[in-house]
Parts: sequence; C-alpha cells; structure tokens
Amino acid sequence: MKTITAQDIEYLCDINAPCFQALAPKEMDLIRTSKTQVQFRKGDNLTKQGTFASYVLFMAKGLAIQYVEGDNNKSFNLRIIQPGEFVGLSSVFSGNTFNYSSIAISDCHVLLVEKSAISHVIEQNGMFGLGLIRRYTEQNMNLFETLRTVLYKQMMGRMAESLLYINTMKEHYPEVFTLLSRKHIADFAAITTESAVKILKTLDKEGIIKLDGKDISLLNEPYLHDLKLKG
Amino acid sequence: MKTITAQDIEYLCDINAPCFQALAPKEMDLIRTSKTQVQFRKGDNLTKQGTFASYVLFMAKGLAIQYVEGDNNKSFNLRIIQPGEFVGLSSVFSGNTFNYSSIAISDCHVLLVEKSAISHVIEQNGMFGLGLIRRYTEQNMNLFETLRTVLYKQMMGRMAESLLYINTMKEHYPEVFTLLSRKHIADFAAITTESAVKILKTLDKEGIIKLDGKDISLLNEPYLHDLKLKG
DNA sequence: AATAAAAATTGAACTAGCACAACTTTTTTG
DNA sequence: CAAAAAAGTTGTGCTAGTTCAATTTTTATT
Repeated sequence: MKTITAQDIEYLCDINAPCFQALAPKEMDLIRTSKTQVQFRKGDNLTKQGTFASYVLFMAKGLAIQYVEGDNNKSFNLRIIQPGEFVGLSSVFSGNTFNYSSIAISDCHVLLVEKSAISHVIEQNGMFGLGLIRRYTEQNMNLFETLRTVLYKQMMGRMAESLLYINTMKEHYPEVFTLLSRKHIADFAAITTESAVKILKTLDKEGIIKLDGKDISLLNEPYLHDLKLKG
Repeated sequence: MKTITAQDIEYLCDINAPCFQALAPKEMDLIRTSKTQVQFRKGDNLTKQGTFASYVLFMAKGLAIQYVEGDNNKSFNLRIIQPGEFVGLSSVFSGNTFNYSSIAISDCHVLLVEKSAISHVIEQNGMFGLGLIRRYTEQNMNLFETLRTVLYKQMMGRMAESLLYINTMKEHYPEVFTLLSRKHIADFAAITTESAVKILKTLDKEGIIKLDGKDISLLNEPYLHDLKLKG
C-alpha cells in the first residue's frame, strides 16, 4: 500500500472513465478533492473487520472482495467490489468501525474520502445524502437476499447462485474467474473448498459449465438459474 | 386491522410516552401529522415481504417480530419491534417493496407515515435524514452480526444468543417470553422447533434457565454468554 | 531447472441438525 | 364444557455437508 502523489491523480482518475459515469455531481466533487489516493497490491486488505473507520473508500481501478470473518479464519464473501463503487459507507452514518473486511484480488487504485467531508456535504444537501444512501441501501437489500440464500438453500443452489453472480462481472472483467481461487469461490457459496471442488467437477462433467484451469465458462445458464431457485 | 379516528390519537400517542423520547423534533412532527393510525391484532401481519411499500410504520404500542421468509413456509426472525421503532425504513431510500415481513405478537398501535412525506423532509433537511439513516444503519449492523451467527455458530450458541436477546426486552416487557411460541424461538435461532424444544429442556435440566410454561428465566447468564461466544 | 510452498483434488469416515412419526398438553371454538 | 385444532414433546433414522488425510498439480523462489 503506497501513497500516490497528486500528479498521479489525473492518470488514475480519468474523469471520463466509466466508473465515474454513475456519480452525482456532488459525489464527483468529493472524489475530486480527495487528498489521499492509495494503491493496493493483489492480496492486500482494503478494510479489516472491526478496525477504526475514519474514511470511506472509493474504488477507482481494480477488483476486490468484500467478506465477513468468523472465528478460526473462516470467511464468507459478500460481493466483488468494482470500479465506481464505495466501500464502508455504513460507517459514515453510524458506527466507527468497519463491519466487514475487503481484500484486493487484483492491483487496485483506491481513493480515500474523509467521513467528516461526507457528513458535512450531507448536512448541507439532503439530495446528495439521498444519493449516497441509495447506494448504501442497495447493498443492504442484497444482504437480505444473501441471508435467505444462506438460510434456505443448499450447496448446489448456493454454488449456482455464486457462479451466476461472478459471471455477471465477466463482460467487463473477462479475467474475473482467473483471479479467484477455489477457496474464494467456496467462500461465496458458504461451503468448504473440498465441497466446492467436487461440485464444480460434477457440473463440468454434466456439461453445465466448462472448467479451463482457473477460468470458468457457464455453458447452460438456464439450468444454473433453475438450480439457484430450487436451492 | 381497523382504522383509528383522529380522536383516538391523543389517547394512543401520549406525547410524553417513552417511545417518543428518542425522536428528533422533525421526526416528532412527522409522526404528529400522520393521518393514518391502525390497530393490529395479535397474529396480524404489519408488513409482508415483497409487497408494495408506500409508507413506513412507526410502532406506538405493542410488540411485533420482523422476519424473512423462505420457501415452504420457513421463516427466520430478525428482531422484535418495540414501541418507538420504525419498520420499513429501507423502502424510503430505495426499492418499492418490503424486504421482510413482520407480525404482531401482541395487539399493536401503529402509525403509518407516507414515504413521500419523509423524502420531502429529507431533501429539505439533511440533518433530519442523517437521524433516520442512523436508525436504519443500526439495524443494518445487526444484520451483519446475524449473518455471522447463522454462518459460524451452531445450535447451542445460536439458542443462547436468541435467549439473551429476547431477555433484554424482559425489563420493559416482562411478558415477552409468554408471547412467543417454541416455533418463534426456534426461528430466532434458525433451528427446527424440535431442536429448540430439546435444547430448552436440556438447559432447564442443567439449571441454566428455568422453564415455567411459556415463560423463561435466565438463571445463569454468564454461562449463556459463554455459549453464545463459543458458538 | 530444481526445490519449496501453495493450491487443487479425491476418497473415506464422521456428525450436527433435520425430517418424520407418535403421542401429550394446551388453546381455541362452537 | 366438549370437541377439535394447535402447540409442545420425545425418540429414531437419515443425510447434507464437514473434517481429515493422502496425493497431485500449480505457482513461486532461488
């Protein structure tokens, strides 16, 4: 994790880059005036569950996984953080610690935005706040969906769901599967690595997916959707 | 579910009642100007997962359970809604449907506040929005805790946690346990009713808790805390 | 290229928790 | 208050998924 100079910003943050298209003007300002830009290498933690959070992270380039940690180094992957997305928004609104960890799965350029700066703008401008909160609430709705998956579906359904989810990134990031280990995939489906391997092999033999080293291609998406629903 | 006349409001909503103490002035205004007050009987649904949400509920009197539903009438209880708490805040910020259900476990007086009214005030007043969002984020942080519990703890730990949680209500609502069936308790711990019964009996025999019909007394809280942590 | 370290794979044994069935107790209802 | 329905209780067998251990493949390092 190395600090980036002001000169790098122009390069890192091409204001026309896709990841900035979704931002509201006020959000744009916030990003633009952010003083601290940092670079994370593959495998670095962007946030660590339980640590003090005085800033919010904005992913400018690269991919990371957001996950919750349990005891004895177990973890469950919540989502893949893409460029243009915020990490740690909840700590702006209440709480002073991150309630999840995140780890870079490729080299990342990240902008750190002070919480106080965000709070300040929100107080001045309700509309701006609503925008940020919508992004936050979006993530929250997924949390409910995740809870249902974990509670009510079994291995096969969860794996199908995980594969379909990761696959949605493949359009913009064709290398996404090659960045993930079997353990990563297992942690999306909330199963053991061994179970994940066995299921993947089975799906491969049945022609539902195609395993090609680390890369995975979904050959029969309708079938996987079915699996996802049936649990 | 019967509509309450304006005359009833004074009676229902004693402005000095404890449940109003925590409200911000703007929130108070919102509640005060709320036109629709409804009464739910024990067993009625206040919200139903997936249905259209044009309003937010404010619990004035009574207790309810908030829960997520799965297939084949399985459900998982998230929390007990007490007087002074809002239900369905997320739908204000984004999404048009409730992402959970809730059901009255005693007769309830509930005020319905139009989403549009809330949005309007937020746009005018960022501080007001922050207050509401803090309440919302609070619930969200619990969701992460819940996810960890479900993922990493087993029956005993989950039951201990559920009992300790429900017990926190006992000070203000001594009858809380008697309002809950074994199935309700099981659904807090995310286990089957049968398993819940067996565990409760075991804890009773070991003198950790005392079963008295439907009521439950925690005799050895430190031990339960230990169980909760160890999973 | 050789060696070490990490990740992937496979099979076998084990277990937490569930489903089912039978029965008892409590609650509701006409 | 009697009958019916709902809730609670208990034991038994079953199974989805884990754990463990051994082996192979891939990746990183010197």
